[in-house]
Amino acid sequence: MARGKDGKPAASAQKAGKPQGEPKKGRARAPRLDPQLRRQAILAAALAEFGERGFTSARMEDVAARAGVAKGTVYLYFEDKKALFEGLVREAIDPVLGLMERQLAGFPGTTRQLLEMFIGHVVTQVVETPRRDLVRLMIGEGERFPDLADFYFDEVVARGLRLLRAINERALARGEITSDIGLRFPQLFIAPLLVAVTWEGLFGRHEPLDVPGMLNAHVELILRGLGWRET
Amino acid sequence: MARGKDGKPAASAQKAGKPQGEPKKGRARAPRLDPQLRRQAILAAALAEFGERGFTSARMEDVAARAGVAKGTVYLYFEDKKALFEGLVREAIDPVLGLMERQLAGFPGTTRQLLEMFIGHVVTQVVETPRRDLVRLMIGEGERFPDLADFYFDEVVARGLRLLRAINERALARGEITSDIGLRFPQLFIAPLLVAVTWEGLFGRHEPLDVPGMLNAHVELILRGLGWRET
DNA sequence: AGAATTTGACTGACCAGTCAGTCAAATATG
DNA sequence: CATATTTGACTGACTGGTCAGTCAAATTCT
Repeated sequence: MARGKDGKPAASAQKAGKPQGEPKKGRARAPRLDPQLRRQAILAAALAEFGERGFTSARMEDVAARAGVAKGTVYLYFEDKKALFEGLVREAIDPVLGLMERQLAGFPGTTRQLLEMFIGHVVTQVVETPRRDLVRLMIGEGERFPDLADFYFDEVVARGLRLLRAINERALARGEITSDIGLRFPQLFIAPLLVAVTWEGLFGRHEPLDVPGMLNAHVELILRGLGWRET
Repeated sequence: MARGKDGKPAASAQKAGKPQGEPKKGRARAPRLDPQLRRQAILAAALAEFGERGFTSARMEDVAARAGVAKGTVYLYFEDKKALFEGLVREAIDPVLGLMERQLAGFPGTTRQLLEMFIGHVVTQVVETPRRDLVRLMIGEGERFPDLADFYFDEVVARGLRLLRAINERALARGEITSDIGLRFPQLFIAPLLVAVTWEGLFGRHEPLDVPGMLNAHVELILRGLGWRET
């Protein structure tokens, strides 16, 4: 049966079948665990494995081993490899954006403070965690999984753009900036994040990058570029 | 033997090996071709295939078919899959950067004109061509091929950073800008290019992106942010 | 003819996903 | 409380399929 999507492990629905070999030599059996916790363990393992090897090259058996279970167990929690990736994105990204959306509503401070706070979030919640790899994964392999890209667009990109446009409108309304570039091309705001999640793994050995420094410089640059003036 | 790296197809140096089945009907259909041209054809096919499926998922047999040869032939020109990818990067990127480096030396116009010219190059020579996929490929799979990442850093990234820093110094010397942010974080200049090479394939269907428009807005934004004033 | 080049069947390794069987915990019964 | 029974999470050998890389035979060129 194998539910996948999100339920707990489906009830076993095996038919009787024929007998088979003798008792296996087997290794330690994983103790039964709260389904929620097991699910979390598998997701964490998957994030690590996918991050290290990429979606295509990651082996389900390694994900299982890392989660401390056998391969078959993973399939009790997720339909297939793709569903596992999807679960990953859903679980890992939502909290970050959700938090920022809630913080924007009714934020009292200046746009500069707002942006600096968000940068801080993104650095500690994404760039400096394994979640960083999710972005890299989407860039590298998303195109071959259109429904995954669609899902990512809805859950992450569209929400992110909405958030950025809202910030821009707020800043314009408060008279803090004068340009509408950020409204037309909110992508320019997050572009350096792609550099941030990418650089260390690829080129850090040759030329380390001060990510928070770069992102602060970026805020400075765009605010001035947009015609910033203190209110 | 299989030379790979760059030579022409190596002289056949197969060892004797053991006997095998009965006489096969095999044929050698592809017209003998100038090794240079054949090499080009294989590289072009590889770029297309790698771009569409990613390095890991691309099949050597498809590369061969696309180049109009049999699988074995590819191995006469490239040691293995990785060498093929490396050849790709070396061949495709160098001309673009080389051109820009030569144009910078002794450029008479303003920095704004210089940047706009470079943006134009990058759009027509990279973003709007299959070369775009090389960037995506490096982001997505480069981490698993450290020697490739090293090669890419030397050939592309370091050169690009050098170029950008030179542009910044020139602008500062000419009194066109006042900030040194571009010197400290030249990555901020190319960040939107990552968005540009990424967006269409992943999200174009949901929200098309006016790439030249965005890049022009970017130039505008950073020039103003850096304290631009006409000289 | 003889050398250079191309071919594609073949090998060996790898891996996603399956499913018959196992066993520890939960529940029912004495 | 102790013992029998049931449940379903967990296991891992196995299947079916894929694909990088090889090489003897076929073809083309000089």
